[in-house]
Amino acid sequence: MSHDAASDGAIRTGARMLSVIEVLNEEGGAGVTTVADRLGIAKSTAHAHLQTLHERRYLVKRDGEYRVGLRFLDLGQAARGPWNEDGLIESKVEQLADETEMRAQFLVAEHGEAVYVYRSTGKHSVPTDSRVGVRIPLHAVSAGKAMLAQFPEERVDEVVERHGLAAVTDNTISDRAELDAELERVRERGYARNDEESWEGVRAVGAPVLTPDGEVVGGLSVSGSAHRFRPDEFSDLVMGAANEVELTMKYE
Amino acid sequence: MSHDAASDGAIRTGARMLSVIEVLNEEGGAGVTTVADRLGIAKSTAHAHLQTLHERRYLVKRDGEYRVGLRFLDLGQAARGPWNEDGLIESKVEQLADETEMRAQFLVAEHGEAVYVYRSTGKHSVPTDSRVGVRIPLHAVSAGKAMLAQFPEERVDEVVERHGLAAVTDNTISDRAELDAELERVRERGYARNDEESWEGVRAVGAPVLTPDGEVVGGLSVSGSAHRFRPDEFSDLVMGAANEVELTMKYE
DNA sequence: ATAATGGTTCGGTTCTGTCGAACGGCTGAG
DNA sequence: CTCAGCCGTTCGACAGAACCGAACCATTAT
Repeated sequence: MSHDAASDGAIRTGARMLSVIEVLNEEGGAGVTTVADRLGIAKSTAHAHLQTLHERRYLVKRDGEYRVGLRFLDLGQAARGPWNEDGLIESKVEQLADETEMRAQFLVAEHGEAVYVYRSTGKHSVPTDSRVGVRIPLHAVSAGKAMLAQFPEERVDEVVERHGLAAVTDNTISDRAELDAELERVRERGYARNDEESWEGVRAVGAPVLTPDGEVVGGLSVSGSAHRFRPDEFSDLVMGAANEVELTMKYE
Repeated sequence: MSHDAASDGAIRTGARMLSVIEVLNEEGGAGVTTVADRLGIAKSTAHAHLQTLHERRYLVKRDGEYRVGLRFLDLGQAARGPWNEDGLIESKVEQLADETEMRAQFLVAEHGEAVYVYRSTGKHSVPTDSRVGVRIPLHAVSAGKAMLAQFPEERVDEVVERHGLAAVTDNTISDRAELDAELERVRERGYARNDEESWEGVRAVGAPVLTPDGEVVGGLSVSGSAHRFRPDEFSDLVMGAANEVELTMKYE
């Protein structure tokens, strides 16, 4: 039972096909019956969708299951292309991770949510959930708050209206007034903090990356274990990195 | 002019939606009219498709153009998940690039083609076309030939039948008998060479990664400028790396 | 050997995707 | 300032496609 939600001039069949892809992604591979059940459609329908996607090379058949194929890898790389001018940001993230020996990441705001676009775990590669491509509420992470703080108020309204202020952990800011106060602090400081607001035991500092005319490009952040993470220690580094990116970036 | 090719029990509308995505990907962003023209469909139809994709958050609207969105990044990462067990292969590719000071990559065979799944350019990051996610004929690259050499003959037949043996450069093997002879050499040597068969001025050596029961997982390769690239110098390193991956890999 | 599970095929019915034309907003030219 | 042209958007009618269900295979488990 996924959201099939009809809308204005929408292509229902196309939307259904997207749902099929989403099911495969969530399940990490599935057969015809599973897809049909999860979407509440006939087996024959699910079969037709899967077959079409397979013929178009978007899926792979393995062990009798359909899985999301590598064609999406190409699309995914293309999607982050705009931020990969000569690998500028990618290398800056790696540099940050090396310098701090913490995890560093670059996030972008899309459809009112934050998306991990680049990530690097210095030498001490610690496993983490924040995989590239994952979406997370803007108000719950440092880079996200850094971006929100630079949005015009109306756009913040939009975001809150559309996604609310869900509490990811006990520390997540989930009140609008509190958020506004926090964003004001962020603007004053020039960087945002994340004090176990997205994961228990994880702290972070983040700074926005802006175009010359103040448009938000994304946000850089550095994160690490709460007990040995000193925000003041890294805030200058993060802001500096963000600044360098801003200066090096080419705008058409 | 994209392929709209009808097939058996195919979902035509869904296939069309995929074409829309492909146009956006190729154009790097486009408007309603452009998409409609390129697919030979009515503007209103293109509009409906784009709107649906946008509502589902698969597209982004910027500068009055639709672009492929970061949701595909998530799907792309999921697609290469199976080969990222604890970042095993990713780190091995990086290690190879560091040791050789050349480019190293890991490719996978999908739908009869080779796909770049991981890539690393040592310190001397040289710009290159072989971006992650890109597809290239199996017979034209070293890792691809290494994989082909391990396929059962029938599967090689399938690949050739489906994609032919297009000549990417003057050196590309484009004759079936020649390919068979080459694959035999590859099996004897244990690794494959690429002597400017995919790009002028680029040589490479590649080795296959196999499961304990001989199934092909993918292929590792190291490549560099033709004039200073000595195949013998790197063949052992590549084969060694492939071997280590095979031994470390977990199979369910 | 048989039942059960999952995949595939097929035709009729309903619904929806498609087109074309017309409208509205924006930009640039005259 | 006006008008022409371009692009995106809306709307209704028709043709055609997607959907379902039932029946048919293939494979595995009992």
